[in-house]
Parts: sequence; structure tokens; C-alpha cells
Amino acid sequence: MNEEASPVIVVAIEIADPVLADRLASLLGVVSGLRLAAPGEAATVALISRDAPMAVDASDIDLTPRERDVLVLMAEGASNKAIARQLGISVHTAKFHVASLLDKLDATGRTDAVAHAARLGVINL
Amino acid sequence: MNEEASPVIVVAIEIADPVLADRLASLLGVVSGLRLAAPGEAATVALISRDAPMAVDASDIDLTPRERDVLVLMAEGASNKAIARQLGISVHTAKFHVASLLDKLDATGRTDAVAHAARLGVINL
DNA sequence: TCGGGAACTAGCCTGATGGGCAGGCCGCGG
DNA sequence: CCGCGGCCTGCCCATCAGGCTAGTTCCCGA
Repeated sequence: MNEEASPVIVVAIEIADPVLADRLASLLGVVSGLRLAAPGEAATVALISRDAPMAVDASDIDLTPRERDVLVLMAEGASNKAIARQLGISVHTAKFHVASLLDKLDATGRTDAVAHAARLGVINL
Repeated sequence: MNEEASPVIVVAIEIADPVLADRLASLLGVVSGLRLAAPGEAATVALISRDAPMAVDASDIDLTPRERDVLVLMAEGASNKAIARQLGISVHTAKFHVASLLDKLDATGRTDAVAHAARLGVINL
């Protein structure tokens, strides 16, 4: 994929509401002279939500204190074994909390969980 | 015909650079389904400057184009299998690139790699 | 007093992950 | 022409991850 040295404006859509984000993506996708940013790609400009209604809805994920501990360690790249050791618990319990986090953060794996948490501001990467 | 409860998306352009702002105004002005906000008008979404086109600095750890592709997918929680499928390569090659990323990012695992990359600004979560 | 949620532990099992090894294809520069 | 780096593929193997069911304490509120 080559997209270098092009005078195209890269636009990142950073909007929580999937419906609105999708509409914008559709509208902007066909505009020549500008391109939608791939997830994670460095964009020139960003489209952010302006009206408060659904501003930060999902950010109120209620994590238990223990889950937060585990989450922080996960973000450091710690394995279940490492988490267990540093928290003084068994590997099984570590996996138990990780599984709970995957569920609450709607993630498919620990990497996804950390990314989601970072996006939601639950943790400071 | 569309009779949705969503009339027109009002876009506010909040960008310091007059040249860039003007270009965006021109591009978006002709897009039906969305309208530029009048000065002071409450907008649905806002366009903000993300980072200058060439302001990518030297922070880029020399990652090959392919490695960047893999990194972005990793940040989305994609498994090696998913990466392989979406990139049209074999799982083995996906693992090859992942291993290379772990090395270059000085990470112990894919989660750690994504965290490091995010911290270094190589990717935007 | 009892029910229930949080935290913790445990075993089992399948698939994913990461490291190591060996090789092939292609384009660029010495 | 040949070497080298990027990219791709294959196989083996030890470990890890995540899902499953099931049990234990502790503490809080009905």
C-alpha cells in the first residue's frame, strides 16, 4: 500500500457513536482530495464529537480494584504468571481477573483489552 | 429516500492553519449530507488539527511498511491468523513480522509491543 | 439469618503464541 | 555478477492464553 508523498488530507474519525461515525465515513470516503485514516494511522486532522449527548458513555466501566491492578500490569506486557507473582495471587486467579476484564472491556484478547482501556482513558499508557 | 431523524451533519472547522482549513472547507463544502458550521454555531462534530503532515519527527523506529501494517492490526487485537487473512499472507509470515516487531520494539509479547508503540507515538490508539 | 456478589483457588482442555531453523523470490547497489 | 535486505513460506516445539466448570472464603445488605 503506497500513500506517501500525496497531497491528500488524512482524516481520522474519532467519534464514539458508531452510527454517526459510519455516516461520516460514508460521506467522506468518496471525497477526492482527502482520505480516511486507517486505525492507528497518524492523521492530519481528526473529526471529534461536538455534542455532549453520547459523549463519553462507555467510559464508566466499573472495574473492581483488583481488576484495575491486573489491567495496569497487563498494559506493561506482563504475562498471567507475572501478574500472579506481582499480585501475590495464583495464576488461576490472575486468569480469572483477566477474563473478567476481557468481558467488561469487550475485548477478544489481552492486547485488545489494553488498547480499549487506553482508548477509553481507563489507563494511562 | 432518507427520512431519518438525522438531517445534516454540521461540521465545525477548528484548525489554525488557514491554508489547511481553507482546503478542507472547499472539499467539504460540496458534500451533500453535511454542512459547514457558521461561526459560533453549535456543530455536530469538529475538525481539529492532529499533527502536521511532515511533523512525524524522527521518532519513527525504522519499521518496514509491512511491519507497520502488522502493528496496526496487532493494536486492534488481531491474532496472527486474523493478521494473515487481512493482509493476504500466511500465518507464518504474520508471525515473522510480529517477531520482527517484538525485536525492534524491545517487547516481550504482542501486548507489550502495542503498549510500547503507543507510548512512542508510532501508532495512535 | 440468609442470599449474593467480590475475591480467590483449582483442574482440564484446545487453540494461540513465540522462538528457532531452513529456505525461496525480488529489487537495489556495489 | 553477486551480495544484501525486505518479504514470504514451511515445520517443530515449549509455553501461554483463554474458556470451561466448580469450589472456597469474606462481607454487605435484605
